[in-house]
Amino acid sequence: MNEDQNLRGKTEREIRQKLLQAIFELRMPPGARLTESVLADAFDVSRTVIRLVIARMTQDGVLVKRPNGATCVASPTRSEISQILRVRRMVEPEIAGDLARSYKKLSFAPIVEHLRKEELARTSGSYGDLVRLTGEFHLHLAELSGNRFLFNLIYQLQALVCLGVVMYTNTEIACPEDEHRQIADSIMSGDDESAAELMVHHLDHVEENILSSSKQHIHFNETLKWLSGE
Amino acid sequence: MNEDQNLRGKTEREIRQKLLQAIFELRMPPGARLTESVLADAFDVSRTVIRLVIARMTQDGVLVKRPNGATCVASPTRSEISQILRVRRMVEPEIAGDLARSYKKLSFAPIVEHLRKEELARTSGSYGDLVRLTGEFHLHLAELSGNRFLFNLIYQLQALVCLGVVMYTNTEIACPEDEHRQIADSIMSGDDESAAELMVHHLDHVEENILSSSKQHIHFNETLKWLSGE
DNA sequence: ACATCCAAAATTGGATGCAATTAATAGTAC
DNA sequence: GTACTATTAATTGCATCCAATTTTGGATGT
Repeated sequence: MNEDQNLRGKTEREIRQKLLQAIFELRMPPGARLTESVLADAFDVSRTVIRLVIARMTQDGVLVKRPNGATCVASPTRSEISQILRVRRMVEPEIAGDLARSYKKLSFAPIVEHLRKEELARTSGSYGDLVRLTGEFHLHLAELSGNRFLFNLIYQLQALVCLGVVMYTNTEIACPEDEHRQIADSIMSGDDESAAELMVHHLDHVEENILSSSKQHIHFNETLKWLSGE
Repeated sequence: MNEDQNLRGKTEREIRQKLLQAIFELRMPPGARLTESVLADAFDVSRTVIRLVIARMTQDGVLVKRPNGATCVASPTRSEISQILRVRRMVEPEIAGDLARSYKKLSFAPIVEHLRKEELARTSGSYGDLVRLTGEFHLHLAELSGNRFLFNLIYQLQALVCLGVVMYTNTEIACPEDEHRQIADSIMSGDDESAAELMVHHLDHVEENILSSSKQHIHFNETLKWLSGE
């Protein structure tokens, strides 16, 4: 596979985007070690900008820094995913309820457009896109709330949940049916209680899928040494 | 006072800590422009590490990057502080309630120790310390929850609220009386409903203080000059 | 006196080079 | 054949250097 055409991007933001996409598509799976040099080569920039990318994505939690300085793709445990979803259950049902309460003032065009794309990815079976899109649904809602701190929060947490999904769930089971559409319908019809409740159940389902699944994520040789030695 | 002794620190984490403290003490007030060079000089490191510090604190929201690339200390509007406190009201009452429900399994020694320090700073009138400490109280609670994502969330939001406090409130009014102690008492006695309710009221009071105050923040764009002369 | 435009200084963004730390490998002894 | 060690390769972290952009200051003309 030729990564040159696909990966090269100049600005720091583009590089982060592409790298995240590569991670969701499992071209750089959880636990994989990333060296600054190979990233600098892959994106055709100097190590300096790669260091900034790594610093940012480390703070986002998508990458982790080992005690010796090596950076790896994060491989969150099931327990950590639970912690994340616990936070999301604190805020997202309330977001959904609030949106439903002010549904008259909001423009839902981006949402319905998104649901269309999601459905398309689901039927066409492009898994990497589907994982990314199902995460982006929640981002759209956070954005609609008009609270940029909520958006940032959901952005960070959602990325790690996506990682958990690709690690622990078996392909299509990941994103249950059309729960997103039901939530959107409740919001757009102004039914705040239903919207909040559906959101709780949705997040519960995501957690169930991850916790109940027996799928074991495979770590690479290099990272295995780390885990056993430390 | 000689800032050399005070500011110089080698590791990136130390530098961030010192810079944050300097901001809370208004030596680098909201709106002040920070150039990489003067920071590099002040901390006696190269611009490279300063750039990492800036990148991280920018992501935390404590610093902001203007369209032209200049970095300034964030000067959040009252509206933004409201947004932040809205997020905190979504999670912190629930945290307090959860802690109260499992109060038997928790060790509250750090909390009581913290309350002591807070009281000390309040009576001794060291304002910079007080602002920092009142923020750290909430961090202690988040830490007790054992959920590192909650901790990160509160960490980011709390820093910006501290900025809002120093910008918009008149000194001592900032951190109402002994609300922290009341919250801690409820938690340590296992009264979850009271703990959650007190937390809501506490956050409401903080917001009221900021919104009702008529204090106008003055943007310093050339403060660094007389700061060096001090 | 005021506005405009051009030159010079400053500042950010990026690349390269160097030292220190860490991982890998080969070689040797048992 | 295995374990241990020493040498070598590789990677991170930091500092300096170069280019590109922005800001400042002043000169000029109206």
